[in-house]
Amino acid sequence: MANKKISIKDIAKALGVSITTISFIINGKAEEKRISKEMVKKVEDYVAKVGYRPNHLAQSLRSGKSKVLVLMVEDISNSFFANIARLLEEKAFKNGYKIIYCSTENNTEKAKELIHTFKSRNVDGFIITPTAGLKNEIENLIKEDFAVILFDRWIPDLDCSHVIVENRRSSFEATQHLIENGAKKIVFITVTSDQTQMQDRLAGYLEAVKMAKMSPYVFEEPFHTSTEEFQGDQIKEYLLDHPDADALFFATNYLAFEGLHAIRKLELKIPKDVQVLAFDDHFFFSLYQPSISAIAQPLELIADKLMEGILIQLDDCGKSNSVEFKVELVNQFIQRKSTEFKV
Amino acid sequence: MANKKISIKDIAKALGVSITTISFIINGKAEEKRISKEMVKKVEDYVAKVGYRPNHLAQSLRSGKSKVLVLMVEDISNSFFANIARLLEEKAFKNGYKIIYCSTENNTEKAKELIHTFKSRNVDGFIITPTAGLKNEIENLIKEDFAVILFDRWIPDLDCSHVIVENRRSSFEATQHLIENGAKKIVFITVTSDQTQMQDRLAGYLEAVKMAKMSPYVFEEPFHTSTEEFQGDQIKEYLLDHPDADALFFATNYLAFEGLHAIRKLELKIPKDVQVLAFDDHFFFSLYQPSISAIAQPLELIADKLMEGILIQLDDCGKSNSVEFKVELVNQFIQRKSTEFKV
DNA sequence: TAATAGATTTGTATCGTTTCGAAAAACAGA
DNA sequence: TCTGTTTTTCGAAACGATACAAATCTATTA
Repeated sequence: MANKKISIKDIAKALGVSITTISFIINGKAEEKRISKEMVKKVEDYVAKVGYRPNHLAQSLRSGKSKVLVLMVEDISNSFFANIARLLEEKAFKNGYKIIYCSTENNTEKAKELIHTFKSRNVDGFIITPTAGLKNEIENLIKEDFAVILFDRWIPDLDCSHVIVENRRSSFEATQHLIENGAKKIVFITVTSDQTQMQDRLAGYLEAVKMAKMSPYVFEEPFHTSTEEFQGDQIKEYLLDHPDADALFFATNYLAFEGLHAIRKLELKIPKDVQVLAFDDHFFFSLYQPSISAIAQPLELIADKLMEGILIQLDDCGKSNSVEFKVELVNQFIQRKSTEFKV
Repeated sequence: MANKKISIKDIAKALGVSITTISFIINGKAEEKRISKEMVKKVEDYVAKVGYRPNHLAQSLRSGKSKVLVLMVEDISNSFFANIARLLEEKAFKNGYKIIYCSTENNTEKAKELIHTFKSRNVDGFIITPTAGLKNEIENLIKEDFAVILFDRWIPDLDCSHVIVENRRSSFEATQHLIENGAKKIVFITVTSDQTQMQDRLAGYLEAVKMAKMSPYVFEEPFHTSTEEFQGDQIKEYLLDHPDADALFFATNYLAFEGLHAIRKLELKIPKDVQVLAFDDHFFFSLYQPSISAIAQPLELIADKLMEGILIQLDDCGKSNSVEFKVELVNQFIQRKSTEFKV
């Protein structure tokens, strides 16, 4: 039953024409190659009739280009990444690219393995949220002329295109906002990580606190991603040890979710007992009661810039090394009830 | 700089050995083909030294198999799908498959286009949340011996493997739960859609209401997905028209988010004024105050079964038609504060 | 020593395209 | 009719791998 897929060769045979001619016509080179009108019509009609579709695999093998990009994120089920993924996919599609995605789970070994796998599938480019351990692999990718662009974080000492946001600045300003609202003891809650975005967010906080001559309080959870259970027990313990903390600044939204659990268990009132603020907005924050202030990253813009940056490399094939595409985007601070001014 | 990728041919030349021999060794057929120990060692050493990796594209072209599966979901940024995606990707990876994903946005035309695109890339299988309009395309896929499995919903009159959940039953039981709690006027809130899962959820509700000799109240919003703004104004209007509604049953979680917005604007108390219940659990529901009861789909199991079902087809290549893999999984009802018994 | 069996290794077609260089056909002008 | 252009079409070699059939080599035996 399965009507075998027809190839260009079948068409050639059926029409008694050479393969080359068919190929030219299909690829719109009829003009250029001066193929006669009748021939073009004959072939086009037949192609339409049998519904021929070229085999992309073979094309890729021949051309060395696959029109496939890989999106390697930390965790595709995290809403930030899932949203970026959706936006990217849409934009990629418009430019004739497909996207393969995968989650690294911040596991350098897994990420390396993935990179190798995709290299051998001749993907054209990589969009990556890297871990520090990936430096060599990424350097190699660049050397081998793959298009590469990093986002969310980047790798120090590695000259590579990237799209990030103003983590430090936003964090600094948000902290100041808490201070202006009268916070005396602000705790910055983060996870153990050498990722640049986390470092920068911390740095912004520290800077603001120092400038206000306050003491910094940083609580660092062991590294984990958003997929695990949100019980917030560690944060709860920390808060019990620091009952005078009057503001919590979460380095990322999933930490905030844990924190809200903790706050609820301790029956603290927001913002009366503690102000709450988080990096990475989430629809959840506008619905929670009270609503939670957050620093929103410009998702659409991030996706736009990523696509722009990688297309530059893909288009001028080969000379990618010469291109510097390093973008740092502005975030938006969204004030909600959780950081309302205390009288 | 870009050290050209080396091919099997380069190795053969460098070692003065035939291509075939190299291929045998690389593919672990050395034993079977009685290649001498020394030869094997020589080749393996060289392969390791130069870090040769076979070109999957070429392999696929030759074998007709690409070890790539496509996951076509309604919207990858929806947490339900994003979670399934992550789980699937992981399982696929373990079985040597990669996953390409894409969002159909419930747009039949876009979906058709995607299917064609992927066909010509020789993907091995499709995992799809279909729209009704996709019937022909899917029939063709099956005829052409692609592995195909549907999930979340299925297509009536189409004999195709699928993994779904007991929508009707869970909906029925959840409605009964509301009734037992004393609800007198339960509104079922859904979106316009001919998708089977939505129909079944509605059917379960209607059945329970009828059995209790109550009147059904169904509010149907125009179709939309979770990515849009959650303002819930339409639901708010409906509730204003039906001030005596004392329980809301949302057909899916993003509708519940809209509903919660509406409820907040109307300053209704949950569960005192209205009980709230939703299909599709979300971490949000356990954190919201009060926490929201929900019907949780078994994500991990769904992903497991999908993988199992598609592997069956992939493994016995060709005879896929003969296999019947239709699974209906049990959901878990999670009772929380939003449907606590009223005295 | 030649024949034979078994152990190793190799040549070549193939998957479906693209593309280069060349061939064939058509048309002029002489 | 012949030569020279211009049009049009084609053959064959890649791309990188696999798999069939066949060739080569090494012992062993008659």
